[in-house]
Amino acid sequence: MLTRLFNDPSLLPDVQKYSGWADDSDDEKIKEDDGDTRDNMDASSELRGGSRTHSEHAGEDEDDEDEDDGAEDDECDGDDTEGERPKKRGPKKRKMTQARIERSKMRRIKANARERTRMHDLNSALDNLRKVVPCYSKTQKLSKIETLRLAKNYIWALSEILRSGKRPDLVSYVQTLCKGLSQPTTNLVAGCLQLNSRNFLTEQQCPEGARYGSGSFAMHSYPYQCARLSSPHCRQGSNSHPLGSHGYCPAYDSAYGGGGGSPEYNSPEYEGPLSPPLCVNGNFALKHQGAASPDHDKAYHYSMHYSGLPGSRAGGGGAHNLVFGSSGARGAIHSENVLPYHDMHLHHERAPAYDELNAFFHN
DNA sequence: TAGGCCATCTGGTCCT
DNA sequence: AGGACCAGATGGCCTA
Repeated sequence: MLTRLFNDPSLLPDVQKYSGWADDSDDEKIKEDDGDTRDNMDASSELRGGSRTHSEHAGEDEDDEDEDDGAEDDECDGDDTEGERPKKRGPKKRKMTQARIERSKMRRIKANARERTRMHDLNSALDNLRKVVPCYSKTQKLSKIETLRLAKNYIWALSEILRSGKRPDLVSYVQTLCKGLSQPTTNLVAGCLQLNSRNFLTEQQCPEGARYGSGSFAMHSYPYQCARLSSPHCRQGSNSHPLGSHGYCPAYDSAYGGGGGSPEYNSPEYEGPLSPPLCVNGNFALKHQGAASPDHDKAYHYSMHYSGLPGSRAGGGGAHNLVFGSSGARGAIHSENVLPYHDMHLHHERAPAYDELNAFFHN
């Protein structure tokens, strides 16, 4: 554990601090280093008087002093006068020698470093999660809680697809994804998924929207952008999308041959592989699709996937898509969405992928 | 300026 | 005993 600590470059200042402590450097040096290494934090918080006082006189007493200053161990406020006053209950409190204070500080600092590392690990895992849920953006990161909520909804949505073996319509899909999300996140997700959030909200408020669907997922045809579709390869090409900046969907372009890049929608790049390619059929498979692969379009139509190798896909590369097949529900979408839908729809008609998927499901 | 989000510190508890 | 995990506290940053 400590080894990991020392191997972590982000903790280098702490490591240096530790080395200083290892040779019994004085408190002044410690405090100096402390202040330098703490980003935006109260430099003295680690050695704060209040909390230190508390710990020094409470929990740390038991494990702190195990050796030679036994005489001091017996010293507790008033404890030394056995006959005169009733003995205090509870653990005996030990006098804090300088050595014990030093060790206590050392232990606390090490614990802090571990905790920092732990939280960094947690955050990086969360970052990875951000990249595999829909609407990944480096610049506009989802908050932690929103990431978890969206991930939960996403898993649920995919499970529903697996369970039903049916294509969901985009509206239902977005509604599912956005369940419990904040308004800004809902807008973001809806925008990422090519659905004007206003329309989406209208759908949400109007149960009639459900008439386009059957159950939680109806049969519609919308491609939607999933995580990391904002990668540069998705911005290649020249087609300008009729949707606004929020509505621009690299998935659409890359999947349907356009690859147009709305300059307003220059989402940050996705860098590098993160997790195994995920297919809608639930299998994790490494996909290295050649640019001219005949299965290319098919894969876009019914698989949620991305290549771990940037640029390994024609017109796209690292993005991962899930594109549903076609059917009605146009009425639920406002005019600004009609065109892209139309294009997608037509495109989808050329791709029998979903039938194959259904065949797979019904085997 | 309030509120949301975040990083960090801290002490307690549990586990190995 | 030491580490992992957790939750509360605190303060900074950002945005509406």
